[in-house]
Amino acid sequence: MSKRLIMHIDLDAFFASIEQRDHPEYQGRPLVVGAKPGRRGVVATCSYEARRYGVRSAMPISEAARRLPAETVYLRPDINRYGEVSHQIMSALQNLSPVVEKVSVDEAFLDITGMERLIGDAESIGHKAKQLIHDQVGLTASVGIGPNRLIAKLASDYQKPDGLTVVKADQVEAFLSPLPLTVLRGLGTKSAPILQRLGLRTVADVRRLSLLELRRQLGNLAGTNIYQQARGIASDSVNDQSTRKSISKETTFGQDITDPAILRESLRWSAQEVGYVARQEQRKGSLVTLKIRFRGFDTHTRNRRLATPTSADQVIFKTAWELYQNDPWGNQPVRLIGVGISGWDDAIDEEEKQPDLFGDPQPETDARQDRLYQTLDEVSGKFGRHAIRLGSKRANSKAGSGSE
DNA sequence: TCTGGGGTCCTAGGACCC
DNA sequence: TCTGGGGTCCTAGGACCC
Repeated sequence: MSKRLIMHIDLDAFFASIEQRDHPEYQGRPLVVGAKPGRRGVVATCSYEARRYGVRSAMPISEAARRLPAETVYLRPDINRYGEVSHQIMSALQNLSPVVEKVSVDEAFLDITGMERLIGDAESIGHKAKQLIHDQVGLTASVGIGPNRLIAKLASDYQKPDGLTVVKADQVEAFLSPLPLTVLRGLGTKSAPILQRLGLRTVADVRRLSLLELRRQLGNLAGTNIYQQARGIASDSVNDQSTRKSISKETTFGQDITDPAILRESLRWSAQEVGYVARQEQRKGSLVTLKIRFRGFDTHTRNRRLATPTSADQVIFKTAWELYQNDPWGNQPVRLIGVGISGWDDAIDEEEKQPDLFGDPQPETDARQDRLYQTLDEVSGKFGRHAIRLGSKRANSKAGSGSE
């Protein structure tokens, strides 16, 4: 069996750090990226200055605002900008190892097996990664190195920010034992309490349970998984090419909505976004899923399989709207509505992938708008870029993907 | 404290078939 | 007047992660 060496890289307070880097006046101040105070929403990421007040990712913005002082900076996420920085980082990491798995905008696994001969010991490789990132984008990252993904990930969490932790194979048990059991992947708000009610607190405690007992408590699959994780057993493969399986767009309203016309327009808008991304990625899906959330977080999904896979805004929208109308939801106030597609047909036929730019949908995203300008320029060279006035820019109301 | 958005994966029940 | 036993596919819900 080959011994692998896995590195996990986690950018420190990624969104907040980018904002502080780009706005020196924000440095040293509590800063929250996420919803605006007084509105619905949560903290996506906050600076370390804000964390000192107990504020965390996913905390409702109302509570964060209650805890934070007046000088706190609140910003809406600028996903496109963060995405660019992320891309720069991932590219830089490619110089270190060809096997880079991007887990999210601010996290990656690298397979660094065999690199010790080239660079030096694990610590040296970790420093090198941090240096690369700092040189490239001027941000700090926390790095963990271990014999598999679980250990690497927990190691990167061990010292933050700007940390570097190496856990060797013979140190795994000692490293894991004192950690709270909630560090294990898959023990969240429902299953962690099941084990805690049994008096378990640490990973070492979990290790005292038999496989049979863990399976009884958590189910066969989850039980087996936790049993293994508690012993440091986890995947050590790094997958540099993973394709996404669905594309979706959803909107939480500032206030619950009862007017069907608004729901319809929102769904149309979501469908346009989904269709646009699908076409950009040259994908067609045959499963359209409507998602709806009522007051009280009562959430439902409905889906329908199409005879022909699609990436057309109109088809996605019509299907979603029919799914909405098919169910007698009544006049319940709607908190969220959205749509997604999945079920790719894999084979993409080249002729069919033209964007449906000239349907009734208005351009909504900057990217879409740019694309539309670009296309119009191509189509007709005599129109200047500003000669044609297009739909209004989308309101600045899009929340971002959250992570730190 | 009243809970974003974009994802992945698992489970349970029913339909359907042999 | 009892109603097996798989296997597979589909749908909806939900846990979890970043």
